[in-house]
Amino acid sequence: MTELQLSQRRKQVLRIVIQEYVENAQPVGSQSIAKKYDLGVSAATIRNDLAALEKAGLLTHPHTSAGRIPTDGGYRYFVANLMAHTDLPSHERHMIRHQFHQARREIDQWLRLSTAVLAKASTGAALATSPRSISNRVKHLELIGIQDTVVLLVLVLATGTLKQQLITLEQPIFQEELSRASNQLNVEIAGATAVDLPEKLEGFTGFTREVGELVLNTLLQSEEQITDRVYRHGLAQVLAEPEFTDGPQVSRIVQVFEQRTLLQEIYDDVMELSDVQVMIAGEGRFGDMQDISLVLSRYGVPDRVSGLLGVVGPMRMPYGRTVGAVRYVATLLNELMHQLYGPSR
Amino acid sequence: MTELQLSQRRKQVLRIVIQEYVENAQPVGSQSIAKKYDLGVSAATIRNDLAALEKAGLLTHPHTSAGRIPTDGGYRYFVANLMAHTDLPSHERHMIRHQFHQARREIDQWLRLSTAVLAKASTGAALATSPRSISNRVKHLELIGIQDTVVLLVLVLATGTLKQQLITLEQPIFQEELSRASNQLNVEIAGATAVDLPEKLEGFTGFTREVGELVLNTLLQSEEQITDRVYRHGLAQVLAEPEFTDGPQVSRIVQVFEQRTLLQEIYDDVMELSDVQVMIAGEGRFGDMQDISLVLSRYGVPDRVSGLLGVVGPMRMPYGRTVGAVRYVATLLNELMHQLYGPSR
DNA sequence: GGCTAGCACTCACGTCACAAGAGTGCTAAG
DNA sequence: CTTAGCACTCTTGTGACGTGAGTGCTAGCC
Repeated sequence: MTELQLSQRRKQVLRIVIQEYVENAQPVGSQSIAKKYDLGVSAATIRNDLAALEKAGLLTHPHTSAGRIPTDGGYRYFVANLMAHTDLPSHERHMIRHQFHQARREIDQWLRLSTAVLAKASTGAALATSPRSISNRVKHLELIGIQDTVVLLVLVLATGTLKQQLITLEQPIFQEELSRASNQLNVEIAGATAVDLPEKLEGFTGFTREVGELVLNTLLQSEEQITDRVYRHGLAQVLAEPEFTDGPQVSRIVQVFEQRTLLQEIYDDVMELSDVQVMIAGEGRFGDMQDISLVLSRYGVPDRVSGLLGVVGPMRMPYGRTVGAVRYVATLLNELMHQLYGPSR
Repeated sequence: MTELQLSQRRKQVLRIVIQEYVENAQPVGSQSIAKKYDLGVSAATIRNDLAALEKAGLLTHPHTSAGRIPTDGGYRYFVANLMAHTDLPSHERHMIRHQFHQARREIDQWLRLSTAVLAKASTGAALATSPRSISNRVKHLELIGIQDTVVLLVLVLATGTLKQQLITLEQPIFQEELSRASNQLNVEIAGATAVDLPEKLEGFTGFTREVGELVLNTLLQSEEQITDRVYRHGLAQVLAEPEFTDGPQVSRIVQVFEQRTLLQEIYDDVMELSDVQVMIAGEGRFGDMQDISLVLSRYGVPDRVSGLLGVVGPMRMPYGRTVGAVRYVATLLNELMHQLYGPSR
C-alpha cells in the first residue's frame, strides 16, 4: 500500500466518516460531521476534505447527492494507520477467561466456546478450524475388533489427537492376533513421523504391514488437510446486518462462511504472520468477497499444532473491537494449548 | 387430522395447485389450470372447486385478485393422501450408492456425504446428527501420557465410537502406572454398561477409581446428549429460494438450521416412527417455523445406535422427491451401519 | 494558501394518480 | 352440476412532482 500523506484533520475526518458509517450504516455528509464534531472548521472545509479523500480513493459516494462512505481502500488505510488498538474491556476479558476455565479440558469444547464467544463479542459470524499438527509423531496405536471382519484402528498422535479408521477384512481375525500386531507395531513405530515410518515398516509383512501402511496414510493425511473439522457460530446474527438484505449478498457471505476450500486457501497466508490479520473484500486475491471482511488469527503452539480462528462479517465492521476480540481469544487458546502440549520442541 | 371427503376432481385440482405452486412459486388461478390441464371442465367450475378447497382450509389467496396458494393444511393433506410415492430415479440411486461405497469406511465420512447428497437431491438444506448409542458398553480403554501431568483417556465403546477426555493431574504419573491402571480397569469393566459399572468400580481406589468414574460419566453423557456433532450442508442453496428474500424469513430458517436445541426436541418424536416423517410449519408444536418444513428420518441399527437425518426447506417443497431422497439415504446408512455393528442384539 | 459563505445543481425517495392485467365472486341460464 | 358473462377488487408498473440532503464551484476573506 502506498503511504499516503494526509493532513491531521483529514485523517480525523476519515476516522469520523468510518466511525459514523460503521455505526449507522448510512452515508455521512459534511454538515452532520460539522454539527456533531467540533473540528473548528465549517462544513464547507470538511466538504473539501471529503473531496480530497475521495480523490485519494479512500471514500466514495453512492450517488451525487448522497454523503460519503468508505471504500475498501479507506478501510484498509484506517486499519493500518488510524485504528485505535482496542483491547476488549477488562470485565469482558475476565468473563471470557472464566468461561474457558470452566469448560471441560478438551480441544473440541474450547473451539466451540471460542466461536460462541467471538460471535458474541463481534458483529460477525465466527469460525475456527480444529488444529492441524505439524510433522506429527505416532504415539500409540490400538486395534480393536468390532465385528468378525471389521477392525477399528485407533491412532493416538503425539499431540493428543485421535485418528480412527475402520478396516474390513476378508477373513475373521481373533483379538489375540490383533493384539500381537499392535504390540509389534507399537514397539517399532512409536515416535515415528511420516518421514521415518516407511523404512521402519520394511520388516513387516501381511496384515501387520497393511496396518502400518494405513498408519502412514493417516499421518500424511493429517498434515495435508488443514483440518477435519470447522466450527462455526453466529451466522444468523451477521445475516441480520442491513447489508445482507438482498439475495446475492446473502449467498456470497454464506458461501464464504460454509466453504472449506476458501479456508484451505487462506490458511497459508495467515500462518505466516503472527498477529491478527484483517482481510478486506478479499484483498483482490480471493474470489467473490465484495463487501465482506475477515479478521483472522493463527492459534496453537509454534512448531507443533496450529489452527485458524476468526470472524467473517460485512466490510462495515467495528475493526478495532473485532481485532481485539480475535486477538484475545487466540491468546487464550494459545495459553490453554501450551499447557496441554507443553513448550515447543 | 379430520379426514376430508373430496370429490375426485377436487383432489386433482388440489394436486395441480400444489404442483404448480411448488414449481413456480406463484399463486395459481383457475384459468391457467383450465388451459394447461384438460380436466374436461371450464375455468368457472375450477373456480368453484378452488373456493370449496379454500373453505376447507386447504388453500388461501394472498389478496382478492390473486390465484390460490396452499396452506399448511393443504400441504399436509397432500402429503397424507395425494402424494405419489416417488422413489429417486434409479440412475440417481446408483450414483449415490456408488459414492457411498467409494467413501472411506467411517461414520464421519458417511454422514458428511449423506448431507451433501441430500442437499443435492432436494431443494433444501440437509442435516444429520452423529449416531447416539443406546445402552452402550465399554469395549476398551487406554490411558496415554501427553505431558507430565496431562493424561489422555481414550474410551472405545462397543459400537466403535471413540470418546476422549483429558485428565489433569496434581502430580506426574509414569506411563507404567498408567498402563497398570488401564489394564486393571480393562479386565474389570469390559462389556459393562452405565448400569453395571458402579458396582464394578467398588473395588478400586485412588487414581484408578477416578478414571473409572470418568468412564462412567462419559458413558452416561453419551446416552443423554442426542449427539456431539451435527452435520450440515447446503444452506446457501435453500437461501436462494424466493421465499427467503426478506430478513425475518431468513433468520427463521437459519435458526432452525443452526440450533441444536430444536433437534434435541424433535429427536424423540422422530425416533418413535420408523418411516420418514414430514413436519410442516412446525405442526403447531414447535416454535417459530412459519413457512418452513422438515423432512426427517431416523437411521441406525435398532436397539444399538440411532441418529437423525433430514432436510429443512421452505414449506413450498417437492415433498415426493424429498421424502424419496431422505428415505433412500437413510436406508443406505442403515445398511452400512448394519454391516458395521451387525444385527441388533 | 487555506478557510468560509453562498448558491445552483443533482439525485434518491416518497407520494399520488392512473392504466393494465389477472383473478375472483356472483348470477342466471343450460 | 356446469357454464358463460360481467362487474369488482387488488396488485403491479409507470410517470409526474415536490422535498430534502448533499455536493461542487465560485468569489471573497484572513
